[in-house]
Amino acid sequence: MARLSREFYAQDTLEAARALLGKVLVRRLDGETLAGRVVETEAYVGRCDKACHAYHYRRTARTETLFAPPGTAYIYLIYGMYHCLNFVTEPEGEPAAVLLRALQPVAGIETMARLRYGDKPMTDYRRKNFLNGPGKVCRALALTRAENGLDLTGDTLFLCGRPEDAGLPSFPAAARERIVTGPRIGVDYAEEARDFPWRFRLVREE
DNA sequence: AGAACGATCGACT
DNA sequence: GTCGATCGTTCTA
Repeated sequence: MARLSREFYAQDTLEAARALLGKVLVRRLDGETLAGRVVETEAYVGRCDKACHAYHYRRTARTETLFAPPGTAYIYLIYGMYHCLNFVTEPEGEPAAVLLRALQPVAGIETMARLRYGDKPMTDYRRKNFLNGPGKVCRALALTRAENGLDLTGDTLFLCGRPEDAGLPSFPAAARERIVTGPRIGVDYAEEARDFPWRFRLVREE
Protein backbone atom coordinates (compact mmCIF):
# COMPACT_ATOMS: atom_id res chain seq x y z
CA MET A 1 0.00 0.00 0.00
CA ALA A 2 1.58 3.24 -1.15
CA ARG A 3 1.46 5.87 1.54
CA LEU A 4 3.19 9.15 2.22
CA SER A 5 6.78 8.55 3.29
CA ARG A 6 8.76 9.87 6.20
CA GLU A 7 10.57 12.16 3.73
CA PHE A 8 7.25 13.77 2.82
CA TYR A 9 6.64 14.73 6.45
CA ALA A 10 10.24 15.90 6.88
CA GLN A 11 9.66 18.88 4.58
CA ASP A 12 8.99 22.49 5.56
CA THR A 13 5.72 22.74 7.52
CA LEU A 14 4.06 25.37 5.32
CA GLU A 15 4.87 23.31 2.23
CA ALA A 16 3.54 20.20 3.94
CA ALA A 17 0.32 21.93 5.00
CA ARG A 18 -0.35 22.85 1.35
CA ALA A 19 0.81 19.51 -0.04
CA LEU A 20 -1.49 17.60 2.33
CA LEU A 21 -4.59 19.15 0.77
CA GLY A 22 -6.30 16.56 -1.39
CA LYS A 23 -4.49 13.63 0.22
CA VAL A 24 -6.45 10.76 1.72
CA LEU A 25 -6.30 10.03 5.45
CA VAL A 26 -6.89 6.37 6.31
CA ARG A 27 -7.77 5.02 9.74
CA ARG A 28 -7.99 1.29 10.33
CA LEU A 29 -10.37 0.55 13.21
CA ASP A 30 -11.43 -2.95 14.25
CA GLY A 31 -10.73 -4.32 10.76
CA GLU A 32 -12.68 -1.54 9.08
CA THR A 33 -11.31 1.27 6.93
CA LEU A 34 -12.36 4.83 7.66
CA ALA A 35 -11.09 7.45 5.24
CA GLY A 36 -11.45 11.10 4.26
CA ARG A 37 -9.96 13.58 1.85
CA VAL A 38 -7.98 16.40 3.48
CA VAL A 39 -9.54 19.79 2.69
CA GLU A 40 -8.30 22.07 5.48
CA THR A 41 -5.00 22.31 7.38
CA GLU A 42 -3.00 24.70 9.54
CA ALA A 43 0.76 24.95 10.11
CA TYR A 44 2.37 25.25 13.56
CA VAL A 45 6.10 25.88 13.84
CA GLY A 46 7.83 25.82 17.25
CA ARG A 47 10.88 27.75 16.06
CA CYS A 48 9.05 31.03 15.49
CA ASP A 49 5.31 30.65 16.21
CA LYS A 50 3.75 31.72 19.51
CA ALA A 51 0.62 29.71 18.69
CA CYS A 52 2.60 26.45 18.68
CA HIS A 53 2.59 24.39 21.88
CA ALA A 54 6.35 23.97 21.43
CA TYR A 55 7.05 27.67 20.81
CA HIS A 56 10.72 28.45 21.17
CA TYR A 57 11.43 24.73 21.58
CA ARG A 58 9.42 24.51 24.80
CA ARG A 59 9.71 20.92 25.95
CA THR A 60 7.07 19.48 28.30
CA ALA A 61 5.37 16.11 28.70
CA ARG A 62 2.77 17.16 26.14
CA THR A 63 5.09 18.67 23.53
CA GLU A 64 7.42 15.68 23.61
CA THR A 65 5.56 14.24 20.60
CA LEU A 66 6.43 17.32 18.53
CA PHE A 67 10.10 16.43 18.96
CA ALA A 68 9.47 12.92 17.62
CA PRO A 69 10.47 11.95 14.05
CA PRO A 70 8.49 13.47 11.16
CA GLY A 71 5.51 11.31 10.29
CA THR A 72 4.32 10.92 13.90
CA ALA A 73 0.74 11.67 14.98
CA TYR A 74 0.48 14.41 17.61
CA ILE A 75 -2.93 14.16 19.32
CA TYR A 76 -3.91 16.25 22.32
CA LEU A 77 -6.99 17.06 24.38
CA ILE A 78 -8.46 20.52 23.91
CA TYR A 79 -11.07 22.33 26.01
CA GLY A 80 -11.41 19.29 28.22
CA MET A 81 -13.61 17.45 25.73
CA TYR A 82 -12.23 17.31 22.21
CA HIS A 83 -9.09 16.10 20.50
CA CYS A 84 -6.97 17.52 17.67
CA LEU A 85 -4.91 15.48 15.21
CA ASN A 86 -1.61 16.80 13.86
CA PHE A 87 1.09 15.37 11.61
CA VAL A 88 4.62 16.03 12.88
CA THR A 89 6.78 17.68 10.22
CA GLU A 90 10.35 18.90 9.57
CA PRO A 91 13.55 17.04 10.49
CA GLU A 92 13.51 15.40 13.91
CA GLY A 93 14.25 17.92 16.66
CA GLU A 94 12.42 20.79 14.93
CA PRO A 95 9.09 20.81 16.79
CA ALA A 96 6.44 21.51 14.17
CA ALA A 97 3.23 19.98 12.84
CA VAL A 98 0.25 20.33 10.53
CA LEU A 99 -3.14 20.43 12.23
CA LEU A 100 -5.91 18.59 10.38
CA ARG A 101 -9.01 20.78 10.44
CA ALA A 102 -11.41 19.16 7.97
CA LEU A 103 -12.06 16.13 5.76
CA GLN A 104 -14.47 15.09 3.05
CA PRO A 105 -15.80 11.63 3.92
CA VAL A 106 -14.50 8.86 1.63
CA ALA A 107 -15.00 5.46 3.28
CA GLY A 108 -16.52 3.98 6.43
CA ILE A 109 -19.11 6.75 6.46
CA GLU A 110 -21.70 4.81 8.47
CA THR A 111 -19.21 4.03 11.20
CA MET A 112 -17.95 7.61 11.29
CA ALA A 113 -21.54 8.85 11.51
CA ARG A 114 -22.22 6.51 14.41
CA LEU A 115 -19.08 7.67 16.22
CA ARG A 116 -20.15 11.26 15.71
CA TYR A 117 -23.91 11.15 16.20
CA GLY A 118 -24.65 7.80 17.85
CA ASP A 119 -28.07 6.57 16.74
CA LYS A 120 -29.40 10.02 15.90
CA PRO A 121 -30.60 10.13 12.29
CA MET A 122 -28.54 11.88 9.63
CA THR A 123 -29.92 15.24 8.56
CA ASP A 124 -28.85 17.83 6.00
CA TYR A 125 -27.44 19.96 8.80
CA ARG A 126 -25.42 17.07 10.18
CA ARG A 127 -24.20 16.04 6.73
CA LYS A 128 -23.04 19.58 6.08
CA ASN A 129 -21.19 19.79 9.40
CA PHE A 130 -19.93 16.22 9.49
CA LEU A 131 -16.13 16.55 9.40
CA ASN A 132 -15.58 20.32 9.20
CA GLY A 133 -13.60 20.83 12.40
CA PRO A 134 -10.61 19.25 14.15
CA GLY A 135 -12.63 17.92 17.10
CA LYS A 136 -15.23 16.44 14.78
CA VAL A 137 -12.60 14.64 12.72
CA CYS A 138 -11.04 13.04 15.78
CA ARG A 139 -14.44 11.99 17.11
CA ALA A 140 -15.41 10.39 13.79
CA LEU A 141 -12.09 8.54 13.53
CA ALA A 142 -12.05 7.45 17.20
CA LEU A 143 -8.76 9.21 17.83
CA THR A 144 -7.81 10.20 21.38
CA ARG A 145 -4.65 10.67 23.40
CA ALA A 146 -4.36 6.88 23.37
CA GLU A 147 -3.31 7.26 19.72
CA ASN A 148 -0.85 10.07 20.39
CA GLY A 149 2.58 9.18 19.01
CA LEU A 150 1.31 6.74 16.34
CA ASP A 151 3.72 6.24 13.45
CA LEU A 152 2.06 7.50 10.27
CA THR A 153 4.15 5.14 8.16
CA GLY A 154 2.44 2.23 9.97
CA ASP A 155 -0.86 0.46 9.34
CA THR A 156 -3.27 2.06 11.82
CA LEU A 157 -3.29 5.66 10.66
CA PHE A 158 -1.66 6.96 7.50
CA LEU A 159 -2.02 9.22 4.47
CA CYS A 160 -1.83 8.38 0.81
CA GLY A 161 -2.04 10.28 -2.46
CA ARG A 162 -5.09 8.54 -3.88
CA PRO A 163 -7.82 6.29 -2.56
CA GLU A 164 -6.57 3.41 -4.75
CA ASP A 165 -3.36 3.47 -2.71
CA ALA A 166 -5.43 2.21 0.22
CA GLY A 167 -7.51 -0.24 -1.78
CA LEU A 168 -10.48 2.15 -1.98
CA PRO A 169 -12.48 3.07 -5.08
CA SER A 170 -11.15 6.09 -6.95
CA PHE A 171 -12.88 9.46 -6.83
CA PRO A 172 -15.28 10.58 -9.54
CA ALA A 173 -14.16 13.32 -11.92
CA ALA A 174 -12.27 16.03 -10.01
CA ALA A 175 -14.02 19.38 -9.71
CA ARG A 176 -11.97 22.50 -10.26
CA GLU A 177 -10.42 23.56 -6.96
CA ARG A 178 -8.09 26.17 -5.58
CA ILE A 179 -6.21 26.71 -2.34
CA VAL A 180 -7.43 29.56 -0.14
CA THR A 181 -5.03 30.92 2.48
CA GLY A 182 -5.91 32.82 5.64
CA PRO A 183 -5.20 33.34 9.34
CA ARG A 184 -5.56 30.39 11.69
CA ILE A 185 -8.60 29.77 13.87
CA GLY A 186 -8.64 30.24 17.64
CA VAL A 187 -5.15 31.66 18.16
CA ASP A 188 -5.98 35.28 19.04
CA TYR A 189 -3.76 35.05 22.11
CA ALA A 190 -0.64 34.44 20.02
CA GLU A 191 0.37 38.11 19.50
CA GLU A 192 1.97 38.66 16.07
CA ALA A 193 1.54 34.98 15.15
CA ARG A 194 -2.23 35.28 15.22
CA ASP A 195 -2.14 36.98 11.81
CA PHE A 196 0.17 34.51 10.08
CA PRO A 197 -1.70 33.24 6.98
CA TRP A 198 -1.02 29.62 7.85
CA ARG A 199 -4.46 28.13 7.31
CA PHE A 200 -5.04 26.37 3.99
CA ARG A 201 -8.34 25.29 2.49
CA LEU A 202 -9.26 23.46 -0.69
CA VAL A 203 -12.38 25.10 -2.12
CA ARG A 204 -14.35 24.41 -5.30
CA GLU A 205 -14.13 27.02 -8.01
CA GLU A 206 -17.47 28.27 -9.25
C1' DA B 1 -1.66 22.57 46.04
C1' DG B 2 -4.19 25.76 43.42
C1' DA B 3 -5.43 28.56 39.54
C1' DA B 4 -5.77 29.90 34.77
C1' DC B 5 -6.30 28.63 30.30
C1' DG B 6 -7.31 26.63 25.99
C1' DA B 7 -5.19 24.95 17.94
C1' DT B 8 -13.68 23.39 20.02
C1' DC B 9 -18.37 22.35 19.64
C1' DG B 10 -23.28 22.52 19.95
C1' DA B 11 -27.22 24.61 22.03
C1' DC B 12 -29.51 28.60 22.17
C1' DT B 13 -31.34 33.94 21.56
C1' DG C 1 -24.47 36.29 17.02
C1' DT C 2 -23.46 34.52 22.44
C1' DC C 3 -22.35 31.18 25.97
C1' DG C 4 -21.28 27.18 28.83
C1' DA C 5 -19.32 22.47 29.09
C1' DT C 6 -15.23 20.11 30.91
C1' DC C 7 -10.46 18.55 32.29
C1' DG C 8 -5.51 17.94 31.15
C1' DT C 9 -1.55 20.87 30.93
C1' DT C 10 1.18 24.35 32.54
C1' DC C 11 2.77 27.67 35.54
C1' DT C 12 3.21 29.79 40.17
C1' DA C 13 4.38 29.35 44.93
